Amino acid sequence: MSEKVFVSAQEVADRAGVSRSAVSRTFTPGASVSAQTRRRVLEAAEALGYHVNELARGLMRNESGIVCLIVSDVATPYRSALLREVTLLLQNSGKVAMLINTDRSDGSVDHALRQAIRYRADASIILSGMPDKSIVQLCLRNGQRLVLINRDDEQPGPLRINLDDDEAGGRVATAFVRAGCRTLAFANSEVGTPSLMARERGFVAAAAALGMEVSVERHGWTGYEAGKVLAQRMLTRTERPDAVFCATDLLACGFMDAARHQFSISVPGQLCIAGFDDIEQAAWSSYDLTTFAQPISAIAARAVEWLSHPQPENSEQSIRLHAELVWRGSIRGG
Amino acid sequence: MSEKVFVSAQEVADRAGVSRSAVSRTFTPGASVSAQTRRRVLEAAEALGYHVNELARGLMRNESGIVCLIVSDVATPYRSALLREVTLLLQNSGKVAMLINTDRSDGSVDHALRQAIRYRADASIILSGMPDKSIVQLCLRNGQRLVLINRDDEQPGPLRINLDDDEAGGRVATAFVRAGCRTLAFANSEVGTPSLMARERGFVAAAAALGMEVSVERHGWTGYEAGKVLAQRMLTRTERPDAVFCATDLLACGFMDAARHQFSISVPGQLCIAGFDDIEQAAWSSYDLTTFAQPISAIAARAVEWLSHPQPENSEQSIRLHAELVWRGSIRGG
DNA sequence: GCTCTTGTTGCAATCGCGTGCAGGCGCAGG
DNA sequence: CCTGCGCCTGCACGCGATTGCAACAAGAGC
Repeated sequence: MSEKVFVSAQEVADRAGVSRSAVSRTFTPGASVSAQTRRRVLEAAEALGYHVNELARGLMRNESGIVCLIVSDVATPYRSALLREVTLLLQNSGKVAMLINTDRSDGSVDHALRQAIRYRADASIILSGMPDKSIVQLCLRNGQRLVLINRDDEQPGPLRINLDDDEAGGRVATAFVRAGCRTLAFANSEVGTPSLMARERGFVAAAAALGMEVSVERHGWTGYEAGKVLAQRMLTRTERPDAVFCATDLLACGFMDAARHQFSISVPGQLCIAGFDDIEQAAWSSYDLTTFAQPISAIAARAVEWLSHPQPENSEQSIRLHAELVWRGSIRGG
Repeated sequence: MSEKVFVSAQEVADRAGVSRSAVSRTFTPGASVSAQTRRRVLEAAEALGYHVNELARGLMRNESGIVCLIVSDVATPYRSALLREVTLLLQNSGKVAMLINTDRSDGSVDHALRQAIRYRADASIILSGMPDKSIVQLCLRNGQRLVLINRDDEQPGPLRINLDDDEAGGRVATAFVRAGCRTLAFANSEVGTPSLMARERGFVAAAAALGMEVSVERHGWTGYEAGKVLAQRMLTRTERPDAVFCATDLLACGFMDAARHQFSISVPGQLCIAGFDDIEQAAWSSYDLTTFAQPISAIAARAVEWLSHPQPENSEQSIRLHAELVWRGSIRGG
């Protein structure tokens, strides 16, 4: 192991025949350096392969440039799409993303936030789980910004970005009715995230307003397999639903596959299905799923924007975005 | 803005009535501290909300604990699954993942590696693109470990993890022949990654050994849409293939959907299809795709293991893993 | 009682960098 | 020629931690 350590600003300074401060200023935007000095420093830096040490810089500036992304279910289509968008925007605004996966063990969101603090992250974006109040306080007290996405929470301080999940239910209910459906159902998972529950409540309420009842079933996680199980439960009942709103596109895909391939039910002929998220697979022609689009780029943009600009002290800390209904073939009569 | 900065070790030391060194040793595993001192330090730290500053620690130790993940197409099923696995393993071994997305602009792998150097990452894992030789040299010279996954490259230094892509072609060719297929085809993308090309070459060679020719078509990126386009091209030919090996599961899904829904061709009745990657969707009953499984956990495990243990100087720098054939319903007669 | 060993602890140097402050230089104005 | 001004530049300190070294205390062995 050669163990040749990294080149330091001092070595660059020596080679360029200037002081170390000159080197520092050359790499600090807005500092005062003459053109000639800058040129000589840059030459020396290039020759030596010098790169600013962001660790040391962060130490001085008290600002690391790191933003923590706290995520579970990274391999899920919706989450990974959001992740892609957020990382790209962060990079564009000169930040760098630190990814913390909270898949194993719950309460690990707190652990993740501690990690963020140890690395003096400028901010954390939470795409999963709910942090403990005390940790949130700790983050805020240390000047760390916090963004909660789709985690409805009341405590002030963090920016909260949510969708109009409840309204979506209303729109899909009228669509079902217009398609002539009479027996409505809602397929949910057991995880009980606020946004999932809001979709359920909104749908049930809207159906009630139209004078219909909704049979609700909850099972498992928000994935494809749970959708299949839910279909097996709901499609073997005496009063079989002819319209199902699934809390998630993945659930909807599983539900639809079970309906078609296990029960030979035609979709949308005998059964209308709607989902939520508008994942890539929803557009695949095997599913052609009518669903609500997560405004992924808007979510990412608002989050990153809020992190970048020092927001006014008393700005609104809660953003509610709109989930557009994407009409496809899984509901009769677009 | 309160701007109450982070608590430092000095403040903890003052409160606990010990020296700063004692605090440092308390948080350094394996250092020599008496039980009493440790207890008092921990109490003070808890009360003040102290967290080690990894930036400063990294500065001293010359070891940041950061591992850079350089990825493109994060939102793709295979990539995101690999990402999940790698982040989990890294966290288990006390490292933290820094995610760099190279989706926009090519040559940005070099940019990403520079970023990794600036943050003094202990290592980088490259899941996309090929870094420039000079950058690789720069990384290695600074003691930064490098892992290239599915990027066949000759230069020594980095650990290279690859699959037996070429062999896979042989196994699927015999499967096609056994299913009675006579007109073989290979659907590839234009991106020309080494592993994609190896799959193509292996298949063509194996078919030749069996006395058959393969019509090859390449188009677009490795996604679903490209698969559809390829199907439109290949299924409108006078001599229509009755077996297609798609370089990627996503391509296969698009190909299958186009075959069934646009050309009303039955799969596997009139057309056998095989893919590669074994993404989650391959198992969905609409596709039920026979494919080769990427040994994701093995890949991640080998990569992280190699990073953690200081490997012997002259260890083998290249690992070749096996892609298991997963039999499903898209080829006749399993 | 003396010495040696073992285990803790504090001092101070160090890591690589940012930045306030003061001094040097060149130039215009009087 | 002197003064004042503005632009660069270097010095020196500080950021928050780790760690070698030496001092020190306690206990064991003679």
